[in-house]
Amino acid sequence: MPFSREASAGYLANHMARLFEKGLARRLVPLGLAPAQFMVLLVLWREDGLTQRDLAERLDVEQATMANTLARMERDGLITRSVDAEDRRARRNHLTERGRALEGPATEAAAAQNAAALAGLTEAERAALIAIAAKVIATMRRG
Amino acid sequence: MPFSREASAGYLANHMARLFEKGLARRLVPLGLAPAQFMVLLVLWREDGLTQRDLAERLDVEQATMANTLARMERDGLITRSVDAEDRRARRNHLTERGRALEGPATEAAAAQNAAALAGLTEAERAALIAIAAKVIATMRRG
DNA sequence: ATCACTTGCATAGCATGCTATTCAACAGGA
DNA sequence: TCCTGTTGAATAGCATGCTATGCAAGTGAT
Repeated sequence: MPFSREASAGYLANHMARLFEKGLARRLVPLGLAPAQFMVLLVLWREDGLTQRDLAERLDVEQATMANTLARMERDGLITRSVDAEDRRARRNHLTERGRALEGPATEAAAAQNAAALAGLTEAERAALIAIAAKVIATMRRG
Repeated sequence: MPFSREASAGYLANHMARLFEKGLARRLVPLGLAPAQFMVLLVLWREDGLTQRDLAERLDVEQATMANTLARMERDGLITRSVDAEDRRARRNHLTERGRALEGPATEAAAAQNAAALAGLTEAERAALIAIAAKVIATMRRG
């Protein structure tokens, strides 16, 4: 049996993710924001002042990846970083005014992208997609 | 209503795709192969001698992305590239012996990764995931 | 106190992906 | 033929992501 891209969950996940990211990137450009930066903001809007390690854990990316993303966010004026008083190895990441102000428009952009992507699905299909994807993610994180 | 990563199809797609790619990369390392190279091989095993433009279209990536991937594949001895006799702008991409020989083991690696990822799902859930993902992809490609 | 281990970050090097630009080769019409 | 517009590739520059290292700052046991 030939291996078929079209029926491979891994290939479809990759393709779907690329299209999502491209669409989100386009919607975030006017805000001066990139997709990975938006993910970090999603966390900081709820819990400001987290460390790099905290952020990497919550978004399940490697520490080195987060280090680079945070450096770009600092460069772009979205966050400031200050050495922790208790543990001088750690740096606390805080939202700037600009970073805080983007919550409304950036969230709308992301919601619009999700809506556009899921436009052809029924409510049941949307729920199924989310539930099944969450299961697959859980399986792979354990394995 | 707060925007929730956990219930965002875009976020889940990204997370799922990263985990798939990481797992596949690990399984392909012993073969000296990277995930994007495997995708190109999947196409060439069926249709050898395609141009860069052909490959980019079939995998839905930009021409520049494909140019870089093909350069790495040539460097790694997976393909050779020759100028097309009819159209001297175009270059035909041909599998090497090594590229051809990897079909079996690489396909097995990818199948194993898919199986591991979907291990927690029922047959119906697997079918649903693939069908719904394909629909979402179709929607985004049009939009 | 000292030494070994752990932990938080930074950096190097690489693969993928994108947009934008450039160049050479082709194709079609004036 | 010549000029224009299109098309196939290459390249530059950047964002994300990964692994592997290295360093400084904690921690704990002796």
